[in-house]
Amino acid sequence: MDNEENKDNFLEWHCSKHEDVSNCMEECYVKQVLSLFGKKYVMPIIRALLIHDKLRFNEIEEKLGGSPKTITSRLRELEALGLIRREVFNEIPIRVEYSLTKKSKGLEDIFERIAIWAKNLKTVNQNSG
Amino acid sequence: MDNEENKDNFLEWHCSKHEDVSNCMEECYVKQVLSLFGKKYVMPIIRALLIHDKLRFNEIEEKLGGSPKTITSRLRELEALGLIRREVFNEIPIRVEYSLTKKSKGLEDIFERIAIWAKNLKTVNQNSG
DNA sequence: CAGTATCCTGACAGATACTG
DNA sequence: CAGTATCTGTCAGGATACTG
Repeated sequence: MDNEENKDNFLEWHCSKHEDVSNCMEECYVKQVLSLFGKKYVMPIIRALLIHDKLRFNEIEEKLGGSPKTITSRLRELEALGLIRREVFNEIPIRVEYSLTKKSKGLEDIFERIAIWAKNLKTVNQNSG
Repeated sequence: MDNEENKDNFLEWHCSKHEDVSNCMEECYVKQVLSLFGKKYVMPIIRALLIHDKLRFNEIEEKLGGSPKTITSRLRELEALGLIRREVFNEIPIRVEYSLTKKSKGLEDIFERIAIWAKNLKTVNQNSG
């Protein structure tokens, strides 16, 4: 009934306009964002940059332990979304520094909420399991 | 300095206790949750169940268009986290109904925030790109 | 130093056939 | 109907060597 309509309203977060989910999966921002954040190294990169403000490629690679290809890939994806900034210094040897942009600020709040929710989830599961 | 310490406090969402991120990646709830939500069909399943309250395996499969193996896998993962309930009715032919549990309620808020954030992100990128 | 190029492996998802 | 079993293809990611 209009119960269904109400639900569609708060379903802003996932392609509220179409019931056709296959279509939905291609373009949903939320899914794209979650997909990226679920990828290996993305959250650790963000976290490391929150802690250290600026990090060089080398430092990130060492902290996270991944192969350069994967780290580069993640950094490019985050840069493409405008979440991190890449600064190149023409020195010898070359220096590149990564840092978070203003856009990433909203993430702290989101991640914190997820953390709280996830912790409750774990706790409840342990108690009732 | 203690600037660093302050940061560690609000970094609750990602293994605030260890600087060793490689270790972190194994056990971080937040990453696990994001990882799951980024997987194919997970968000569409949650969305479909938010809209329809109860759905049978068949219905989910048809709406999402995936192979039974993948859908089953996702449903099991969500069930293991306690996010969805699986009810079996011993009829012939057998009937199984899936629905969201109370635990998944917190997700609406989280997803909505992500949606808002993601939309702003897109908008800003379009304007400045 | 900050990556790129290359090769390789394993996990994931699709398609299909089959079962209680 | 609600899955499981199997086989296959794709692709993310690891390891390594190399370059501006």
